[in-house]
Amino acid sequence: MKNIIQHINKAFDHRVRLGIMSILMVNEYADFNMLKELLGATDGNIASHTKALEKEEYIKVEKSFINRKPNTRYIATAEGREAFSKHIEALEKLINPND
Amino acid sequence: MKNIIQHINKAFDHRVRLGIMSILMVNEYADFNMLKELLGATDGNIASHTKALEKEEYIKVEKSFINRKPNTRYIATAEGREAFSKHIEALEKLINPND
DNA sequence: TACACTTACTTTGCATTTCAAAGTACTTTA
DNA sequence: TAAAGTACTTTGAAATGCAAAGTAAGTGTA
Repeated sequence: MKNIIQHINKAFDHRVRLGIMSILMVNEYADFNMLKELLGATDGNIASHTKALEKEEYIKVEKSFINRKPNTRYIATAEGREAFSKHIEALEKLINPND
Repeated sequence: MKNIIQHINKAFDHRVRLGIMSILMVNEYADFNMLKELLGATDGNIASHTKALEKEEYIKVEKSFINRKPNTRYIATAEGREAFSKHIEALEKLINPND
């Protein structure tokens, strides 16, 4: 048994990014303020973590105007969904090694 | 539903620390090289992450000599075990919000 | 009994990441 | 039309992460 954490994804090592991904797994999309409120994070925080996930192509961003206000929607990509599922599997294996 | 990640422990946000704790949950103790090998991390890496967990009093350190060689054992404290269990619970809730 | 080598960590300092405060651009309200 | 609000984005200091280098004690080799 070697390197038991090799399948744990570095991109999901932070609780805000973990939160963003799990929100986007159950919701088709989420906007900036939804993430902000659900995660209790600051604006800059949400911006930088979503940017990091976008860079990995785990989420994509759709900008539009709703009621004449700017609105930014985040959506998990297929790649992101798969990576997150694998991450969860790795976590489960780490926590319950005998399953 | 607000702040869904509030029970996720910042101290366990990193995969090496997650690994250290899960090793110490199933093993009574682990020494430096055991952690290093199981986690595939460098020396300095193990040192700094164990130090961080020690600072939180989630693990304790026992130094001795075995076969005339220095040996450092890491042991999860009661506090550490409880904190980690709560962290896992929070993770599970995050991933499967409907359970 | 010197000398190089190994083992088991620890220290160091650079690089990356995180954070919230401040900034921007636009809209609404008085 | 001025002030306030909304929805982000940018910024730069602070915290964190990393591996290379350092240390200290023991081991082999001649």
